[in-house]
Amino acid sequence: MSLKLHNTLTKSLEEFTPQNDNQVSLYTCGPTVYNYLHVGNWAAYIYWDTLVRTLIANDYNVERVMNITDVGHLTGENEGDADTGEDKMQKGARREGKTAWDVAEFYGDDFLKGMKRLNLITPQHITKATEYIPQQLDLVRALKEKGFTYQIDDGIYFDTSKFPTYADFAGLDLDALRAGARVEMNQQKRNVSDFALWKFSPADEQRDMEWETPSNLIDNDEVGKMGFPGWHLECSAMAMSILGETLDIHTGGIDHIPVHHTNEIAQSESVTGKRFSNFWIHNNHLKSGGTKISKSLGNGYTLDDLEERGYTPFDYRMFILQGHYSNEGNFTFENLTAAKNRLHHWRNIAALRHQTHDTIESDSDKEVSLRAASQAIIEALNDNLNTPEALRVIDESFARVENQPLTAIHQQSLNDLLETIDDTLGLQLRDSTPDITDEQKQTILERQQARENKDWALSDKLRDELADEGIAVRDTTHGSVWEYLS
RNA sequence: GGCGCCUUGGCGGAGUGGUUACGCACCGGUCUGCAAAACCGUUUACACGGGUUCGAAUCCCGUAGGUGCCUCCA
Repeated sequence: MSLKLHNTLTKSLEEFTPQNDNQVSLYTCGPTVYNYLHVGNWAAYIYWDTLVRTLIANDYNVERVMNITDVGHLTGENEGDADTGEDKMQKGARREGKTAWDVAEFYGDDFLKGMKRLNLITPQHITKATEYIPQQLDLVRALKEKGFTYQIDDGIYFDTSKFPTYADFAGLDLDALRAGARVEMNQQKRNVSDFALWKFSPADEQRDMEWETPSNLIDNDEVGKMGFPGWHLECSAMAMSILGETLDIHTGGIDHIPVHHTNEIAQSESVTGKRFSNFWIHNNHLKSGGTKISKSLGNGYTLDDLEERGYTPFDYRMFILQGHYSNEGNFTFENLTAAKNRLHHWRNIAALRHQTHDTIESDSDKEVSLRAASQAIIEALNDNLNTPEALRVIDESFARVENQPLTAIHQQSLNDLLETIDDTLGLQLRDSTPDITDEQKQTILERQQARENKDWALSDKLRDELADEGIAVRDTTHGSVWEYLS
């Protein structure tokens, strides 16, 4: 069995092999915590959670770092705002009348809570950019000593012309970029693609977040000059200081290919002389209502928005799993409802593990099908995280269960299959489907008795009682089966 | 202006040359004391125009539509 992943570095499907045996180092670009995350943001974390779970299913030990960007990510002109070039954190602070530190803490906590709500595995290292300032300054210093930097009025920049393969990762055409520039770039920059490693605080503005620039980084030895890190620098510094100079896998959004990740590669490899990451995996963007998610359209729903409309985070997780990470998805409530219904159906299959009926003969065909499904799920995921195929496998095997009471041996196979599903897809099918109470079981027996006596009034009354407790009962040729009401 | 991606049935969504994946929805049927569920079945497909091939949703060219990133900063 082998895991294949699409590597942006080579633009091809490659067999994944880590540097060391069964140890995998993984870096995920985390959120900038200046607002709530919306469905599009969350999609990426669900995709990467699936990656982690797939690696684990392949017996790899995963050491994962995910950053939380709490400083230095500047707004661009596509944000729909007039004021561009401002630190997103400062902007959030102004909006809410708080300090940038408060904003970072509030939304950072909300992000971590959201990860739990979606049942995303917590990375071993969740790093805040503001807690890795010394490491970032070390990186700037190393780059400066090797001659890759230059200083201008507003900061210390990386000279991309000194990294000959700069354009390769994203297939950039730098001449075209230059020619296509409609707005004049900062005249002091040497190349259009040069980017700030360390920005100096503006003279006319008091920033909430700033640090003293070490004098040995400044050309004119200006003591006490305050500044803050560039966004790209943060990721390289945090990734390398924890995971080493070469990562096995680096993940992120497709939007990061031409700039953020290109810059990470340039600055990291300029310092180490080694490849920064062997695998780069990028997720496509989710649309909402057929268009890009944007604040002005109000289509960037949060987890709270979904819950207010009666959808759980797991309904959403199922929705995301129905698509492939490399394709554009389209979020609509109609599609979310389809996922919700599918999940509800699955939960009622899961509930069958609590119910046995000894009069049914063991069906070895069914048995084999359930056992093979676990393997087939992992094979689907190993094929570049093909979650739609994994879901198909599950539907196929669930259909074999025929939604009837199981014999004990099927019960065990079903439980094994559910374990695989929960481990790889994180749907918590077992945790969300507890057994009914002894009283409820007794009620079902009484109802069966009433039916045998053709006491329909009593039978219906007991059925209503159970319905009030969220339990439905249906009658099959093999007896009564209970399930959860939606 | 530069670079890229996409176009499969009502809605999603797999599928890289040769048995209408699958899910959700809809309709019909079976079963049932009733109901629900389940099961069975039907109906809607591969944007358009060419080409390659015995054979294309799948490969090539073109057209149309959609969409993303960049274009100060990042």
